[in-house]
Amino acid sequence: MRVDAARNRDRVLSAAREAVARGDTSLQLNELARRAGVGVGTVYRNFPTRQALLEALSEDRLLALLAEASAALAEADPSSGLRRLLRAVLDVLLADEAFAEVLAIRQEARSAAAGLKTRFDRAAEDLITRAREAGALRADVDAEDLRLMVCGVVHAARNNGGDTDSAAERYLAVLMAGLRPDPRSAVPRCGTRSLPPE
Amino acid sequence: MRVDAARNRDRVLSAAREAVARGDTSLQLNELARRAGVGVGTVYRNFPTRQALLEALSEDRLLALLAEASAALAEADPSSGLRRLLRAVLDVLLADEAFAEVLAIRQEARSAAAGLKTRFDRAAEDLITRAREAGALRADVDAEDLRLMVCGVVHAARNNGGDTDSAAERYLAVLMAGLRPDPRSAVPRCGTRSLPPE
Amino acid sequence: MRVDAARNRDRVLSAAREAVARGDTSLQLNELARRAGVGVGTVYRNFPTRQALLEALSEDRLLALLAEASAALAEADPSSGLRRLLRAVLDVLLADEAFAEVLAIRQEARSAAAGLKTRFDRAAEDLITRAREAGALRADVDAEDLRLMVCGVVHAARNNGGDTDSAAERYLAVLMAGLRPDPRSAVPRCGTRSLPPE
Amino acid sequence: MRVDAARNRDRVLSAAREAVARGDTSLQLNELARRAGVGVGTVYRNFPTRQALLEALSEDRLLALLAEASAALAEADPSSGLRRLLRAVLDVLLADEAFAEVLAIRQEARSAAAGLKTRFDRAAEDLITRAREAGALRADVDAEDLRLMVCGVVHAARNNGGDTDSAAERYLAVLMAGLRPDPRSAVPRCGTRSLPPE
DNA sequence: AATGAATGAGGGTTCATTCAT
DNA sequence: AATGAATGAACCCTCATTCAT
Repeated sequence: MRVDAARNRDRVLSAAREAVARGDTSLQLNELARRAGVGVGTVYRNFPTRQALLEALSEDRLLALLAEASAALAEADPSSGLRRLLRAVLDVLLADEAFAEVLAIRQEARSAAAGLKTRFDRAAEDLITRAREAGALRADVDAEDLRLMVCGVVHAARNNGGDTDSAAERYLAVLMAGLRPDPRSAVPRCGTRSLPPE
Repeated sequence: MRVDAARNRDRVLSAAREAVARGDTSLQLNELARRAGVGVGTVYRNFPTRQALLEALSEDRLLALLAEASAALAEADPSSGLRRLLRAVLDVLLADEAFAEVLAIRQEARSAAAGLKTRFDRAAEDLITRAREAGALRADVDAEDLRLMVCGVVHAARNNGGDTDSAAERYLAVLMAGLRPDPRSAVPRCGTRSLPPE
Repeated sequence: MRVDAARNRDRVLSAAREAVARGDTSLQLNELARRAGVGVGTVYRNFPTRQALLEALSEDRLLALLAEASAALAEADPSSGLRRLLRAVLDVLLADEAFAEVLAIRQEARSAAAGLKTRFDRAAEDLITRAREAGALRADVDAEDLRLMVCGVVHAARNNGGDTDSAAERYLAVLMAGLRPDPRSAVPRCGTRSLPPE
Repeated sequence: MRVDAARNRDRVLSAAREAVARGDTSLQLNELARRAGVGVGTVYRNFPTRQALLEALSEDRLLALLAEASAALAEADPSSGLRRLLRAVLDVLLADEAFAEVLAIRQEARSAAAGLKTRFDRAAEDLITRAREAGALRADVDAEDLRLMVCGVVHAARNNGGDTDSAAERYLAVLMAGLRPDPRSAVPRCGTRSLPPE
């Protein structure tokens, strides 16, 4: 019966993913149960709240982002590693509207997703430190800030009248540019960073 | 009875403002009527939909922002004018959570608020053009982009675990920095501000 | 000011007639006021209830039917006179959906329309008596019965899936045929009535 | 839980029948829920619309009428079979005011009641054909016409100031008489019933 | 008189959540 | 465990009628 239970859980998750892909972010547990061909009670047993469901949906995404963070850390250029990660976050958010709720909002519960998010922030913090030390990142932002600002970018892009993706592209470019340390306030060092590499 | 009607309308608006100030952005017309000490019908007469109410609430804000835009245009320095306007938008958004819905979301109806928003965008466009010509603004953003990005900043700041205002401060700084034309792609000119100091 | 009042009353009546002609039988006093370009209060002053309005609308119709009754009485053939009247009632009912409410429903108020309806029934009674004496009408129907049966015919015809008018035509034919005295129960007299005149 | 559900459904139906018997045809789902001692949601689950409830209420009636139609078809005399069916329809309509809405009004949905109604019409059509071939029924009416005309009879009888039942009796007699083929247009045959006795 | 804003009962419908089976 | 019927609070909205101006 353990197998059955797992299959039911998966059905619900599939139905939820499908709904999100369709752009329906409401994730009403009743409706979901119907679509999943499962009783409401089953949905509730597995995901007591909409938030719990959201977080379950997010685990894959968060794991993928963690992998991205590792890959980014493996890159030689700190700046490009950071850029890579931001873009990865953006892409996931664009692909999954519901994920923003998890990525942006303060978790209360001690949940798997909350743990993953923390791990992600830690990984990002490593990238951040490295980029900052390389003079490629302003000093006043931390991992949470970056995460939220990307969410902000997506939020803005989604409200754009035209193409969401291209708007997101531009807004991310602005964000990245804005993350460079202010050249005016910088203490000049050898190999001024705001100039392109020879 | 014009006087009475106006008083009732104002009561509803007051109740709505109070709710928004309390952080209740739901603006349920029934509840509002109760709070305003007014029949439901009265609310519906004045504001047929939540959207209409939102827009009515926004008119003051939009007028204030229009004034700010004028003042910003009067400033000698294009860059500082633009900065001033962005900060003004941010402040209004921070003070009025509901206003973000009007500022961010595409209006459909031919409403007073929609008109004001268009006028605001036009005023911002003037600032933008001027700033761009002065080499203080990247080429790939327009008034809508700016508006939305500030909304994004507020969105991000609100989700920040710490102090919303200080987060907003930092995110706005990042945005502004990001709006400068990319120094790497810039054609160097005499006295260009965006070059690092010698 | 008497003139103004009358004009207002007429405006309301016109709006009501127009609504009925459009097939909108609800006659909501609010909506009517709006269409008539008149305050709700004015409508209420003239027509305290929907019923009152209905009756006012009916007066013309009832007068026309009274005239028809006179004309029918003037016809030489009692049977054809009766037929003529039934058809006239049917035509009015088909043209004016709201009129059925007045013609079918028991009036309580001492109203002009109630009076006219009574007068109409009296006129019809004359026709009925004459037709009955001529052996052209069964004995067990009176003026109210006839009135109601024509209403029934219209009611049935309106629910017909096809063409209302042609259904009404057929149903009226059935009604008329059914009104002839039962030949089987009749006491044979010279000049059997159920045979066509030579 | 099937048992429980069925019990609740029945409670609602009972409450509805009681209301109809009381003469309250409005069948407001809220009110019904209260009377049935059941949540509103339960009513909505079982009968999403007033129409659905009406149809559910009608199924018994329609089944009974179908049985009547069979019995009528079993009668030797086509004329008396038809008479029997019309009377049965009349009796049901007199006993159940709400049923008229189902019997008279064009169904849109593919519902059980619609199906039964169609079956009833078909059964009636058999009777009609037989009666027509026996020279006992005029040619220009079909099953729908009959059904609607009986509805018309009830409609008329209900508006009668006196006793509804006796009015219905008379109106049905008129209807039945009217359904005989017109003797004047008939081709005389040996032993034709519709000729007056010598 | 006329106006039309105000009223608020009334009715409709949804959906998160519980719980009997 | 799973089911899915039941619940009913919570919203939404309309419209007949009143009444201050």
